[in-house]
Amino acid sequence: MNTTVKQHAVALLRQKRLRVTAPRVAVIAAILQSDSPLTQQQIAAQLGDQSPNKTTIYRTLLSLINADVVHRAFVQQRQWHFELAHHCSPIQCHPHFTCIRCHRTECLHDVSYPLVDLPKGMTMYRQQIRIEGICSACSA
Amino acid sequence: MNTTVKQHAVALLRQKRLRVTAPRVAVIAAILQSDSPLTQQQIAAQLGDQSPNKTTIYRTLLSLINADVVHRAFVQQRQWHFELAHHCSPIQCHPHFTCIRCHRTECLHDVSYPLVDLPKGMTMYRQQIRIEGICSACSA
DNA sequence: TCTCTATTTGCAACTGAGTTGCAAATAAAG
DNA sequence: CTTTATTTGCAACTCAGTTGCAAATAGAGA
Repeated sequence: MNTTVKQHAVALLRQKRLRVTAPRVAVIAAILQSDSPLTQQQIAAQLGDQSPNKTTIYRTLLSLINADVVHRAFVQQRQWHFELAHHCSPIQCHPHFTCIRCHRTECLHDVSYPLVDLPKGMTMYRQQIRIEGICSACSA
Repeated sequence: MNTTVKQHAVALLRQKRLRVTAPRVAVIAAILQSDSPLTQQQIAAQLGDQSPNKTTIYRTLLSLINADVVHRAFVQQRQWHFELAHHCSPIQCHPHFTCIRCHRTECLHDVSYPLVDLPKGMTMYRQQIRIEGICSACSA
């Protein structure tokens, strides 16, 4: 595992005043190194035999979500996919594009779009956009 | 159960050339009468002792989704919530607003929203918007 | 209207991601 | 180094969703 990535993970934990433990560093590092949201299983798979117990991954993700380090991005095949929150504004994350052919999901970091104009009385905490379609690789 | 609603359900099935069966009519009627997306459990609950078996509801929803009569709107507490597709344009459904206090979800039928401008090569099939916040009742 | 067949239904059993309780391990404050 | 609140691993559980199969049935054709 990349040392710089680990240091980044440790810094994130310190910043949020969470205890720095090996499982937490590993989970954050796994997510940091992925360019698309990961399931708990995928995190475990990426960490291989170094992986913490699945319950630990589960609870680590809960802590990280609670501290706003990680977001639940979307559900696919009954599994939540997690990603770092560091690219998201307080109320809006980037859209996620899922290809219905190859089932891969991409984060659209570079597209812009407005916030929905909510009816009077409602307060927005977060807006998420999910897109399904055919990715460029699959439409070739 | 309202006769008009049943007739509407039968018409929907005929239009899609699906067999008209009691369970299908009941499931569609339940969804038609609700103003927000329902889970399989909620559909069963609304139909009471008239309710078909849960497997039948499950498979009925699959058929209806396949025929584009129904959409999976969103997941909450590990349960899919289903709604009729008849208010949706081919590629965009209305946004869904979920209150993080009372956990109720409202359909925002009346807000307009542009489609995200996808990177070259990607084709959009559907865009969904999900909003979390505080509803007007809870912010009072 | 009756017959026939592909489709649909109900039941029972299974699946697996997520979730919980608890005792052992440990981060970090003092 | 000591102490304690927090975190971890294990094992067991939950339950929405899913599957296989035999019985029931919608609706096409005679």
